[in-house]
Amino acid sequence: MTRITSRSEFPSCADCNIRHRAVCATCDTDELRRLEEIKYYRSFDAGQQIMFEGDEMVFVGSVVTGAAKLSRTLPDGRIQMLGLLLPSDFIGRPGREQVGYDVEAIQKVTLCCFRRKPFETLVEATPHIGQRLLMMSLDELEVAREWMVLLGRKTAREKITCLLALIARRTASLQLRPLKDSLSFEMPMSRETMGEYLGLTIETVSRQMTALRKDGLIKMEGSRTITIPDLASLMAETGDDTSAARLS
Amino acid sequence: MTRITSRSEFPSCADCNIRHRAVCATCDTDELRRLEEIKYYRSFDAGQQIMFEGDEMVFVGSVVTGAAKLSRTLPDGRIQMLGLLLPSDFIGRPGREQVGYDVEAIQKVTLCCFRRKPFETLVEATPHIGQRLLMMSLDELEVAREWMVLLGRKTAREKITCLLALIARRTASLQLRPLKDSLSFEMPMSRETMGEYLGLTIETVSRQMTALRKDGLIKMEGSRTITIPDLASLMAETGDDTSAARLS
DNA sequence: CGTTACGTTGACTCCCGTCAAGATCCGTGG
DNA sequence: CCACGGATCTTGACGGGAGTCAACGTAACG
Repeated sequence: MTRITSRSEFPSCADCNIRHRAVCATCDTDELRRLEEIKYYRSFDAGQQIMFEGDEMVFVGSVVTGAAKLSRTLPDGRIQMLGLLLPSDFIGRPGREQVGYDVEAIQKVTLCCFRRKPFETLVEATPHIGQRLLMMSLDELEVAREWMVLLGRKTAREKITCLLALIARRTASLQLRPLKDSLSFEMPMSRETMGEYLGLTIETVSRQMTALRKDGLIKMEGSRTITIPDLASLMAETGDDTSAARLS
Repeated sequence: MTRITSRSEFPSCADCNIRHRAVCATCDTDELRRLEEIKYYRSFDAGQQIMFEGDEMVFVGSVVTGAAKLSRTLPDGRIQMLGLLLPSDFIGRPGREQVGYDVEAIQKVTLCCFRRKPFETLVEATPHIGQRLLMMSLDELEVAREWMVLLGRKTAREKITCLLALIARRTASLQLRPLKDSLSFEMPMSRETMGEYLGLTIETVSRQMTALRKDGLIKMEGSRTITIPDLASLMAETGDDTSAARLS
């Protein structure tokens, strides 16, 4: 269940694991103090809805731990995922009354929340936050456009390998491990969620995973634990330019 | 050809047709003066490339008149359009050395340009520009995500009707005409560009246009002049929720 | 006119979606 | 401990929507 947690369970901003990447990254001591005054933490279990499209946007905030997804549902039920939110990512749009899409936890997630109104006031008063928000929005825009290429032009196999490479790289970077040779990771989402992300059906996702396994590009233990023996070979199937330039 | 035009051919910022919508919309007189000092105009003919992916980003700027497109090309030549730039839209990302995608004029276009470095300095010094840029980026992000739904989940027919409805509404709003009954407009792009935008081949675009014509949802004179006898009927084919809420 | 770019149409193919049946995993309770 | 049920995942058979390849129309322009 949702719970509003006392501040003391969590580290102070100075010790926060997302301190150097989140919306507060470029805040000075004073700005951080003012943010700290209005922040509060909330947790959501996997599968719990965090915000509903069309609802009033009561709070905004950062993902501290866990993972969530943004998605939109068409009237006939088709679902398209629009974003994957991992630690340090920001939820909500200051300056907008209503939520633009559904937000749902796909793993147990902890958020560092700010009520929207006080946060908006703070953004206007402290340029550092606005500037950081601008940079993060521009990053999100680049991610969204990269994803548009995938959705509009890539084959099912390319889509799957892109997603696997994305998760693999992100996991490796979180663990500060080298991007080479065999790397293993836990897929943070179900086959269905993968399909929602990639614009595919669950059956196609499953078939492509099987095909990649048979081709030796991935190994699986259970359905979530993936091993990539050779990342370069996998990335050769993404349809992207894999020359060193575009590694994030 | 590209030409760098003397300032005098163009209106001063105070008289500019995009004054109230572009990145300068919320600038005060002093800020506007500083922008005016570093601005210059450039024009590009239809089909001319404005920026190339990977090139150094020499300038940023606003579309004053005409239309341009953002796109990315995969190594094997597949093209996905990522954005349609119309008057008041901003080109370029401050804080980034290189251009992230190709920018090409699809009609004769006039830009109000700023060299990137001085503009970045100005953004840091004048909060109004940064704030405006943030709002515009968030708008772009919403458009991109809306487009992700289209690319990932919609059928060819839905894609086409979405695009037609988009252009129709935008044209009507520019002309300040009511959004009802029969409305006519000029398609600002070729069938090929439509396909690049929608993640379709040119043949599929053409076939769907023919189908819509045979179904009486659109009329055509030549291939670019479109008449929509009843916008509501067309929008019923977009797959979207057409309850009054989501009209922009 | 001829040339060239752009658009339309047809025949055919194939990738991915749909429908359906199993398989696997896992928590619960008898 | 095993049976049961539900959720998740896999696999198969089949069909359709959109891509591919190719030919033909049409418009613009010298």
